Amino acid sequence: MTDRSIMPSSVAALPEVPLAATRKLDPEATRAAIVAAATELFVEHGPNGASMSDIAKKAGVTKSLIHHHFGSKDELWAAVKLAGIQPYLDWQRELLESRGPDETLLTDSVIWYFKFLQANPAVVRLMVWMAIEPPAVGERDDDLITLGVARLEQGQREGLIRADVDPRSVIVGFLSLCEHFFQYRHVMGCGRNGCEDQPADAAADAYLDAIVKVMARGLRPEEE
Amino acid sequence: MTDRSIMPSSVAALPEVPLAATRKLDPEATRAAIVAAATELFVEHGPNGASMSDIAKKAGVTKSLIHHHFGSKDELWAAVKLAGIQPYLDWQRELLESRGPDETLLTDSVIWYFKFLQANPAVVRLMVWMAIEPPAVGERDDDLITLGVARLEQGQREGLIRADVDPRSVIVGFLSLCEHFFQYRHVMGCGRNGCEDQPADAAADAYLDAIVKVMARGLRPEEE
DNA sequence: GGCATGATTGACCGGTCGGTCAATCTATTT
DNA sequence: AAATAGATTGACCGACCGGTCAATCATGCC
Repeated sequence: MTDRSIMPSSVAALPEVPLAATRKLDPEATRAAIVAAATELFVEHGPNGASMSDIAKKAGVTKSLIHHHFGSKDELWAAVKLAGIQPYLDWQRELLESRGPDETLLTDSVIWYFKFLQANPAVVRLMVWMAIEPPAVGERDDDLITLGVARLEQGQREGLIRADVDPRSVIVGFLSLCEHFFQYRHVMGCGRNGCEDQPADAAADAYLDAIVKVMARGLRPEEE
Repeated sequence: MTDRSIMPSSVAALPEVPLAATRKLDPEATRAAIVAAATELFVEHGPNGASMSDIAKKAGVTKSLIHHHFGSKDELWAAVKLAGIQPYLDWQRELLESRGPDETLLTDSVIWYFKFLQANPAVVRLMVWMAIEPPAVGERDDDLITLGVARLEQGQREGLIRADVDPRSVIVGFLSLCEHFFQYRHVMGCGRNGCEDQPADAAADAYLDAIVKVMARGLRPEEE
């Protein structure tokens, strides 16, 4: 830190390492490092609990530099939200592009979404912070919702899905079942059997199995 | 403020209103007022976002008085959690006491819990803060969970509920469906139909109807 | 009427918050 | 080589944070 100002410039110029390629100031990398550090601390403590000083320290830069690149804490928080949700958008796009509308789409979506949240706990916490922190102005205009509703209605028209339930409610319920599990998995006890006997993922497997089974049979049209 | 120290005691003694009954210092009422103000601000901004000064101002007392009664901010937050969850515990106790184990218990529980959360939005936000704010240490050893699991197992033994699903997962899913809806109702868009056409409760009604229908049929034993 | 006890107040404290600013360093352009 | 623009730094600021303290007030007890 103080080395550069104290040491004469000759010393600072000494290292003649090949400063090509990666050896530069590279503001892009700096921005990325800041966003990475901010993401970690925002996800952990929320936008109110994380401090600019801690973020700067974790990113290895000065607080002023963060303001130089992002302006204010709110704008940094906005950038973190944008970058943090990216994995979710990527996953959603991949799902919607790779799958045609067939009858196993709903079940597969549940399984995929569940496993995606399981693999991305940071996304889960980010969604919670985004939902509760401000008055939560912005809506979540989710392609997954609108498109899921459309395909569910199509299934109802074809007689594959029972017609006496609101499609949008089914989609919201499906998302709730997946998201809520990981948001509250540490606070929901493990029941009478204690917590130690099952290897932490067994409960998740059993849960996924149960909701898939119940949803599949619960959405089947009445057979008579 | 300074009136009391400047004015002679005779002036202060002037009001001879009947100071019996409610005309006293009443530290109990003060504590209650502090808890009420703190609950409101904690629910709104979370334990990190709410400040002691704001709480004191809203309660109409001094910051020092809060420390006199509760010690620290953490202890006040603990008191708020305790008092804020009370409606939930009351509701739970009422449900468990008033109902015997019959076949409509599960469906009725869903409906009751859903409507309880709908009527107590503060409880919903409190649960979110409690789950995310600290490292979220404490578990939620919920009588509702353990007892629900027990009765679900009983239903499975009697052949009323399909036996190939984990009872605990069903209970957790039922709670998730209710809680998540109100935690994210403002962030989940209203879909292609826009938000204005339905009177804000219609979506909740449709949702409750859908999850009850799907759960009821999805938990029925296989008929052949 | 004194007297102890607790409720209540306002002034104050060290620390941290988000944010600003002038200066220095780096890198590109001319 | 000079100049220009941007990246980066450390020192600094006022505001607010949670918390403390001595003093005053109200109240019940002897």
